[in-house]
Formats: sequence, structure tokens, C-alpha cells
Amino acid sequence: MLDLKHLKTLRALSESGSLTRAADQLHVTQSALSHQIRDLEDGFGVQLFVRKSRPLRLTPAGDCLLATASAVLPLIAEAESALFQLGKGQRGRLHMAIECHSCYLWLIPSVNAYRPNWPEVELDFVGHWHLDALPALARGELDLVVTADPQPIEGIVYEPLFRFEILLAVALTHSLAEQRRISAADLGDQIMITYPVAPERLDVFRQFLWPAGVEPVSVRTADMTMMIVQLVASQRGVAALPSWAVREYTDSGLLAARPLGAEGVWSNLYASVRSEDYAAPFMQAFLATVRDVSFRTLSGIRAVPTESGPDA
Amino acid sequence: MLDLKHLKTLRALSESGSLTRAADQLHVTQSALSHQIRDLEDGFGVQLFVRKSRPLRLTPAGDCLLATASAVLPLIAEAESALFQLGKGQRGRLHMAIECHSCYLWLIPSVNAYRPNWPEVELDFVGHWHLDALPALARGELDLVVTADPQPIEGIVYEPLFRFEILLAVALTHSLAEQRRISAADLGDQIMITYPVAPERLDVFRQFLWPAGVEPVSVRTADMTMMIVQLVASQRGVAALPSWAVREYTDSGLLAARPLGAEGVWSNLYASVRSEDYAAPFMQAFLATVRDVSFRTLSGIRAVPTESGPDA
DNA sequence: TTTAACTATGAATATAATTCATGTTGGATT
DNA sequence: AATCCAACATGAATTATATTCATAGTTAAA
Repeated sequence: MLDLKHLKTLRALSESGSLTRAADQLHVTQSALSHQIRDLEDGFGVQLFVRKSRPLRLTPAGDCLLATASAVLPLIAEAESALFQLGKGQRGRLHMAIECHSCYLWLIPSVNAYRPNWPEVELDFVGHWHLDALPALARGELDLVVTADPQPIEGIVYEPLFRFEILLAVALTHSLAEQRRISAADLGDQIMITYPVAPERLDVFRQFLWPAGVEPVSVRTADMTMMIVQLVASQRGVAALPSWAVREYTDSGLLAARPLGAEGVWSNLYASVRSEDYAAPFMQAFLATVRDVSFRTLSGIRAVPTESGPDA
Repeated sequence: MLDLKHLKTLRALSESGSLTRAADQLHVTQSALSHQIRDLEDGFGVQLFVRKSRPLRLTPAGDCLLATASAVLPLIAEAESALFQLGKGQRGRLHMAIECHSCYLWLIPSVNAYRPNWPEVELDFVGHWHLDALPALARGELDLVVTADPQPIEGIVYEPLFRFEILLAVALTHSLAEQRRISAADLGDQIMITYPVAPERLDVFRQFLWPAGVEPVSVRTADMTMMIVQLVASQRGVAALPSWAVREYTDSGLLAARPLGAEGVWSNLYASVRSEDYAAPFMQAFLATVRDVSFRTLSGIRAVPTESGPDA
């Protein structure tokens, strides 16, 4: 019945003071507006404006409609502009999940650096995913997942962020703290503490323990880095953590951290996004910010080697 | 570009969880909605919802549009209902003006009695008119004018309210206070104090003084009854006032009030409204309330004689 | 009274939305 | 994996709707 067209007509009418000029303003003929308004008036059984009298004056019904117009039309304009920006990737939603808690260390500063430049992007951390964040990303429930274990999923692309070393965190008084390096065999009688992710997806197991045929005595999980650190410090087990995540604890003398094996264990971190979002300016800008902040903030990280290039 | 239709579609979509059911809800075919949404998506260059996955999930752009829908559609519904009610006269605007200030005496209680029963009617007193309220009524700037002097104006109808006597108010110590009745000749050497209305429109002049060929020494005006009373009490002149307006002052011993001539001077009060508004329920209800309140509140008033009936 | 500016009207036209009939797809089921 | 079902997509035909055109009728001001 009522339509945006009518609200726009009424606004033009009250701005211009006559049907004829309103028609010009809207780039239609005066006749079109006349028909339009007559249909409205007939439909509701009210007069909208007084024809005699110049400049034209609205009736109470006209005033009512004009008030509605000035409430509604700005909302519509805003929505249209938002849709256009979404369409061009100048605006977007960025609901993020991380698979390892310590990534907050560089993700939060990255978001803080990004936010002021992209105020229209809806930023959010979604903490409750832990497992299975990638399927949620594919379903469109998330928009970016930080992972160390990219899996080939249709419609998901993995953007390499950086390469980092995994160190074994042990209590200062732990016997392994006396060694400069840790071998796989050293861990055969240890309890491993990990983030709540399947061992198949953890590089300590895949790159280090399993190739050597070693399995820890048991594995227990904790979802926050601080809890893992507490457990390790109180001799409840050992943990393989990113070098940049243990750094502050080794610096403050709470833990020791030792490289694993002869060359150390290195892992890559990726940002996973849906391929449809990948090229969007707001997304590229975010990825650039993350790389920038990471390389400035974290010590000991490297670029991820390209697939075509030399690879260990 | 964007249209209410689209907002309604999006609302139905999110309520029903599928295009097909949304189409049922809106009483159109699924095909119609499919075309509609595709046009929108093409127009803005965004996806609005993810096709795979049941129940369907909106993209950020879809969410944006849905948010707009839930902001806008209630406003539209409200406007439509208001227009319908305006059309049926269940709702309206009642901006009132009075030509004599003492009418507040019964008008304010009338409005107070009316307001709770018609909360949708926009009531207002427009004080600044004094003169020329009737043309403003005809132009649609006012909706009801209380007048004692109906003038034939196209499109204005006069609804009789009540008939009342006009008394001459004089100071208690004034020489005329000693007479039981006042003759026209008695006023030839007096100063008249009136409301700021042309003498041609005042019944004391038309019915009483001019027929007897009498003109007061001078006329001065005051717009509030209280000011007229003060002037009269302090011997600055005399005033012809409605019996119900002087009543409280004579009761409290501030003034004396005397009838004019042998039979007294009687005047009629009318509510003037545009003929298009006259029959509307909200208007009839107001007129009924005014009559009811007046006859219960004011002493000494009568019904206005019908034109066909016996007339003095 | 005349005039200039504005609004109304009906038929013709142009535009846009909807349906119809059918094809395609994704996800669940066996 | 093959099948099936429900849901969505598509293009042409149709219908509905809005707009224009041409003209007539009003109104307010000169």
C-alpha cells in the first residue's frame, strides 16, 4: 500500500512547495505525482495537502506522512550506502576465531591498529569455537580463522602469515631444563599439555614425536596460555609453545624454553578466509595489518617459504 | 533502488527460513522472490543469503538489510494505521483558537475531559490569533475557532454551543452599580474595555449601543479577562462580559454586574470548523464534550434557538 | 479580468513485477 | 555411491503498474 516512493514524493513536495517543482526534483512529470498522490489519498481516504494556497500546505495526514518520511528515508539511504560498500568490499564483517589462545598476543594489537582505519568493519572475536572453526568459516558463521593446520576445504583460502619456532616449555627445576636441546626420546616419559586441538593438527606430534615413534605418557589440554604456563611451572607437565608465546614467561624467570631436535620445530600460521572475501579491500587491509604488526612485535618469526621456493 | 517490498521480503525470509515459505507468507510465488532478490543482489553487487545450508543464513549484507527492515517496517505500519484512522476520523488534529479569553473557563475543562478518551487526537491551543482566526481556520492553519460572530465563509460551518447573557461589569463604587439595569444612554459617557476584536463583531455594540445611537467615550482593549477585571475594578472603565465570566468576580465582591436594557443582551457562542472536519467522529465527540461540560459548569446559559424556531 | 502558475484527468505507452513451466542444485537417505 | 526430495534458479510470457502525453480545469496574483 504505502511505499518509499510516496515518502520521497512527500518529502519533495514539502521541500519544493508545489507538485510541479516536486516533479522536477524527482525527474518525473507533474502528472505522475498527481496520479500517485491521488491513489494514496483514495487508498487511505484522506487528503494529504491543500490544493488551493501557495505555497502548498500539508493536511494533518500529510504532516504525518512527512514525519514518517523524515524518519524512514535516512535509514534507507544509510542501508543503501552500506550495501554498496559491502558490495565493493569497503565495509564488511570480520568475526574471528583462533585455534591457539596465544595468538591473542599479536591479534589484539593488530585489531587495535586496524579498527580506526576501517570503522565500518564489524570486528568481533568469537571465542567459543576452539575445535571445528574451519567448517564454521565455510558455513559463513565466521569470517577469519587463524590456524597452523590448513586443510583443503572448498571455498576456503589460506593466507600465510609468518613462520615461527615451537619451543618446549618446562619448569625451571625440571630435569630437561638442564639440556640445551630436547630430543623426541626425552618426551617419552612426559605429560604433554596442549591447546584443545586434536594431536593430528599439532606440529610437535606430526613433525617431531611421531616421526621418531615417540608418544608422551599422556596429553592434557588447557585453552588459555596462562593456564598452560601455570601447569608447566608447577611440574604437571611440559608444553610445546610458540617462541613468542613463552618469551614473556622465560624473560620473567617463570619457565625455561628449549628448542626441539637438531634444527628446531618450525610451524606456519595462516589466516583462513572464504575465497569470496579474500580479495575484498577490507580483508586485504586486515591481512596487511596483521603481517605488519606481527613482524614489528614478535621476535624470531620469519616469512612463510613459498611453495615453489626451497622447502625443508 | 531499495524498496519496502525488499524489506518485507527479507523479513519474511528470516522469519520463515526459506524462500519458498517466505513466498507463501507473502502470497507470491517462489519465483517472484527469487527474481526480486537476484535483482537486489545484482544492483548492489552483494550476496544477501547463503543458498546452501538450511535453514538459510543471511550474509552480513542480508543482516544489514534485515536490521533496516526491523527499524523501518514498524514505522511504516504505524503510519499506515494513522492514515487509515485519519481517513475514518478516528484520529485528527484539533488546534484551537478562541476570540475571547474568558472562554478558557469552559474550554480547558472540556479538553481535559476529552483528552483521555481520544488520546490519538493532537490537541493544541494556538494563542496568537486573536483577530482573524476564521481565515486561518479556512486556510487549514487552525481546526476549531470559538466565536460569537459567525461569518459566512465558504467551507466553514458554525456549530451552536450555547446562548448566554452579556452583563455590564462595573466597579462596586461606580455610580452605575446603584442601578438594577443599565440603559444604552447610561454608557454614552463611559470608557468601554473590550477584548481585542473589532466593535462590529461585539454584540454590546451591535445589539445594544448602536441601535440606540450611543457610542462610548472611548474603547480600549485587553486580551485577558483578568486584566479587564482589574481595569474595571480600578474605575478605568466598564466592560461587557459573559455572565459566566464575571460570576467569580462578583461572587468574591470585586465587581458588580448588571443586565443591559429591559430584556438583557444575549449572545450565542459557536464552534467554527471546516466542513470537511465537521462530521468526523473525533470532532463530533469534541463538540459533544464541550456542550456537556458547558451546561454542567456554567450557570445561566441556554441552548441556542434554532433558526426555524421562534427568534427575538 | 486577465494571466501565469499550478493541478487534474483519461487514454496511450512504457516499464516493471509476477507467473508459469521447467531446469538445476545441494543435502539427506538408502 | 546412487537416488530422491526439497529448495532455489531461470527465461519467456503475461499481467499489473507506473509514467507520459495532451489537454482541460483551477487558483492566486497582477
